[in-house]
Amino acid sequence: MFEYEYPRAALAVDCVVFGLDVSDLKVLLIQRRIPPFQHAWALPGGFVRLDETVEAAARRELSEEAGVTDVFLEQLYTFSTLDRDPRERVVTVAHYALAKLSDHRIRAATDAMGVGWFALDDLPKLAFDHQEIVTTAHERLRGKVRYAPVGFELLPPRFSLTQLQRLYEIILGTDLDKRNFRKKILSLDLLVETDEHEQGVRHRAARLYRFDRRKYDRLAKQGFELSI
Amino acid sequence: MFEYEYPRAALAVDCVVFGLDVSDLKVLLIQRRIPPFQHAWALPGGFVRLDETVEAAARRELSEEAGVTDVFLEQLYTFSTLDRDPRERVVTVAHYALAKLSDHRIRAATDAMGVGWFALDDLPKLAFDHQEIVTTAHERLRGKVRYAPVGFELLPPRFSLTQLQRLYEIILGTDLDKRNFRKKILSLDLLVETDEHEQGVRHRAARLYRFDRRKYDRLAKQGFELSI
DNA sequence: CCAAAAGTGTTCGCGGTACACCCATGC
DNA sequence: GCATGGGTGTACCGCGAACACTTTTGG
Repeated sequence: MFEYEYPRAALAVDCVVFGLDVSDLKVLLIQRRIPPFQHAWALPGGFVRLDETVEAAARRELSEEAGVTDVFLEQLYTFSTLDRDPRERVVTVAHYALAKLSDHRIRAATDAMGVGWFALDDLPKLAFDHQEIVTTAHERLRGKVRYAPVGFELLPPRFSLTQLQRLYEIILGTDLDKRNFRKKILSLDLLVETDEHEQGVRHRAARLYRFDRRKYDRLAKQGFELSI
Repeated sequence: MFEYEYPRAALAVDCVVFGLDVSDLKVLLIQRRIPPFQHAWALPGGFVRLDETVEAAARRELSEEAGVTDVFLEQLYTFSTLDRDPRERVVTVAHYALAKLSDHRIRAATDAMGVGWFALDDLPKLAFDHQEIVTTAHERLRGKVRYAPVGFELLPPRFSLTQLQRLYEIILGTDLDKRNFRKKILSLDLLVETDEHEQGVRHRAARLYRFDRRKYDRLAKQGFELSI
């Protein structure tokens, strides 16, 4: 047992993991095996240990509960309403993560019982205040994608311009003009043309590009600001 | 004493309160009366109680330690490195606040021993990781001021266009063209001309404006996005 | 009358937007 | 040869950027 002079809230983390599917955004959920909210779907998460930062706790829980590792992950917001956990006072530092659904390691790991990808706008009823956390994460993603190169975290390392455009359309919820999109994206000069093309499509195969992260980092250090 | 099955970190809040002075941004600091870092300057803050949210704790500490109430306040980031407090594991949910230095209540309250306003880029050595928190808050403020109407929280309710321009110049760290600035700001149609003018200046007195928050809220609800 | 800051318009160039057709490929 | 999506150019307009002088006021 551990004793303290004043009462303490328990400190937890939760993760909203986004994945990009053909035509919509998906969120990774875990089915709870124990009360409260037994059998309900919930965000992966758990309690923070004394020897780890909250980010480390978030990564550990993602790995333990869903087998998800090596993803882009950022702190989102700390939720602290008094009754968000029926057992006792729990404050949670929510994070959001972006996973490449094209990555077979991710696919395989999340192929387990009690782990699933759900369409963002058709989620089951979630445990705790997790629906609110998901909504907050979605707003953050929408805001962030326009001025930071986070979208690439959802795509395979090599992607077509149409895939990239669809990503923006899905996240922003608007249609974009193909010619204008390509002109703008290419004028940033941050995509590198590869000599690969799409495979296994039954129409003309699109050229694949990759994001030049080094170049972006260099420009960002010089005060360059992305805007899409 | 309070007992738990697993060890728990202490949960605290800290506040970076910004104020706008004639030619620079100021930060509100408190001189610590007890160890650790006794006599050092630090951000106002303290431990979260079990019956309050972190935002409520931040407002309570601001009020108790500095007499500051009724300010714009938002959550900033949760800092959780293992050794940020030499006593034991403390996780802090940092907030930032914007105070009107023109408000005499604020001036009077912060006129106490051990409370002071310091120029943001000439701070004393701060306790804990508070310098890092201040830096993070400044970055957030710089980002936020360009797409949200938070600057008005630093100005008196009625202000001249020159004051507003100086605010943006100070926060963004750039010079702005007077004619372009006025054209752009007025074209947003969110400022209301009052029939008051500056008082006690020994040159032509500038007209005062006020920010039309209702109109902004209405537009924002319809998807309007501010950008400066 | 002098110092200090308020207030005011125009030109130019770039970037955003609107818009439609031909081409390559697999079946 | 046909269905499917890949890939491409131009014209227009609005907004941001650059730029300097006159007016008002208090002392």
